Amino acid sequence: MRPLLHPSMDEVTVEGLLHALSDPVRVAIYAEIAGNGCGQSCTSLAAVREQAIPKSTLSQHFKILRESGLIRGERKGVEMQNTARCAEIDAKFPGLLAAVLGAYRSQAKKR
Amino acid sequence: MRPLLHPSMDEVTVEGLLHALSDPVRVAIYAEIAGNGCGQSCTSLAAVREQAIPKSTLSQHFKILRESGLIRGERKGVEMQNTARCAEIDAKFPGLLAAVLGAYRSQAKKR
DNA sequence: TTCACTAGTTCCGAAAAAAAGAACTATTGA
DNA sequence: TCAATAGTTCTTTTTTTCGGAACTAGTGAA
Repeated sequence: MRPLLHPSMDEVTVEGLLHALSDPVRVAIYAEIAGNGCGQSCTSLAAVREQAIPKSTLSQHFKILRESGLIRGERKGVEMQNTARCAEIDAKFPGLLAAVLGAYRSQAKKR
Repeated sequence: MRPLLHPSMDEVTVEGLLHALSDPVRVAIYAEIAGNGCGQSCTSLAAVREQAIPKSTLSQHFKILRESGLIRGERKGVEMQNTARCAEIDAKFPGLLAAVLGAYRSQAKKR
């Protein structure tokens, strides 16, 4: 099992971030990880597993989130701890994540 | 030739917008159409044609931008006039487009 | 009119990306 | 050492995207 890949901030692109967040499952995951006000909470795959998405697919989604730079994943015993890299990204693209999360949450509320 | 499709604002989703903007060619096109401060300038396919992208591909890109709700396309004689639907989208998702365009432009500057 | 020209769309096959089942790996705790 | 759990990787299938070729629509001559 090869170690997880995390880009440095200068490898992070707007396109990559938007692509990672352009999938309904992935924004939902990211919104949960980022928590309120971009604080750093953590989640495992199980946390999203209500929706009956195969775990291989979920694993790929997490990979895309990691490799876009949005989250950092660390093995914590048998499970995974994911934290949002909000501060770093906000330093590079101020306001971007807040705007996306705000829009996503306002939309999610209306359903 | 079937008429161009434009979603109403309640068909517009965050995911759709992000997907449309997650492609390098499409953000570039959109940034140009949106112009400074989201004013409404116009563009034809030709305006982006420097990059040797086949016109069938460009046509698809414009279609995705239209159908996500980002732009409105109207035939103006022999060519196309595209305008950004900034105001409408900003009413629905305040600050989203400004943040994305801001991030994109700051990134584009550094190359 | 008819013809040529320009701008863009549509069709269709090829290439690339995403989804998901099955097998595998790593860690923990009997 | 063995079973259980969480997640990854492999491989096949399905979906999207790309791009060439043919088509359409509008314009401006002859």
